Amino acid sequence: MGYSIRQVVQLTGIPASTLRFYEAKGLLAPVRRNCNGVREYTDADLERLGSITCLKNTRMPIEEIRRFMELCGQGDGTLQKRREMVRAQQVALEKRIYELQQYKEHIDRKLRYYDIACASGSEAEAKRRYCCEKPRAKQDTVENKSIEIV
Amino acid sequence: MGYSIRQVVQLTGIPASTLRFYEAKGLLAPVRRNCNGVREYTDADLERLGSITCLKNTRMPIEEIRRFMELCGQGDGTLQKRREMVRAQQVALEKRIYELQQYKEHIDRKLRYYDIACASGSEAEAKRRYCCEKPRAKQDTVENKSIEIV
DNA sequence: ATAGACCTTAAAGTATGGTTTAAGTCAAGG
DNA sequence: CCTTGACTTAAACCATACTTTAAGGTCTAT
Repeated sequence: MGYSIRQVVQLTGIPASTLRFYEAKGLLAPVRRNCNGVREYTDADLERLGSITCLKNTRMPIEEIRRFMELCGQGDGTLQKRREMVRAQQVALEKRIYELQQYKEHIDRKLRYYDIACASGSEAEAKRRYCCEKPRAKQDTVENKSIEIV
Repeated sequence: MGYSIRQVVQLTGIPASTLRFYEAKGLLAPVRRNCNGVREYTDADLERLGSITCLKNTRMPIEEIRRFMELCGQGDGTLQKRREMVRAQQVALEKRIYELQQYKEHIDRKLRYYDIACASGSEAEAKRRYCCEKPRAKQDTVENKSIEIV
């Protein structure tokens, strides 16, 4: 009998308005309807929603997700193209994870700085102590004029 | 003498329109001007732009970045609050990196599936082979009716 | 048979994060 | 002197990804 939109909301956490929006935009192929025009989602629809969530959360724009799903509906002739899209997404995601790990180091350093500042009650004190730890950039002068964490 | 907006664009890769936008929104404190009203950025401004970029790219909304930068301008009385904000951002970032790693596994699986499909020239064939590799969800039936990768 | 819950649609509205435009100021070079 | 190029502002505009609204259909219980 399929899943009602209510059930899909509960199973996926995606709001009903968004489910309709995805279908209208072609991310999800037209969902089967009962005799009253009410949607009945299948297991395959749920799987596709899982893929949409994955691609969306890894920053694929919805227009590109739409193109991918369109290719999925066109049979084996589009396998190569689909493989390329997935590969590109994998590369982009690896790059993004690496980037975030770099930003994490920045945040970690900021937190250590604030730990020192809070412990000593003074940012000026933290800056004095912090210059022993911070990795130095080329333009840092002898006078430490650019030591500034914010 | 400070850096012209042109130089800051070159140094940071941030467009001039965005630099002005950040300043207008209070992410960056009012930049010093020369006698003609032209902006002259300091090294401290560049450091703050680095922090803004970091926070922005780790998904802090600009309104929250603004509040953080505001606290930064209010002296040692706000150290505790600032530490908390940085700590919250660290936690959110760790969670995000973990999430992306999960999504990466999804994408990696998808790619292996398409590798098999492309090699055999048929998605049906890939589905047959793939069910040996895919981690099974609870609702998967004996008939594999929900094996669907997209 | 009437209320209330739950579904439908198309269209308008919203939030975020900028970018573009129009109109003007200023300094330097020909 | 006048053009060129780089800067300034405020305000309008844009893209993305939804969300909300308004108007209406259908099922169920009282």
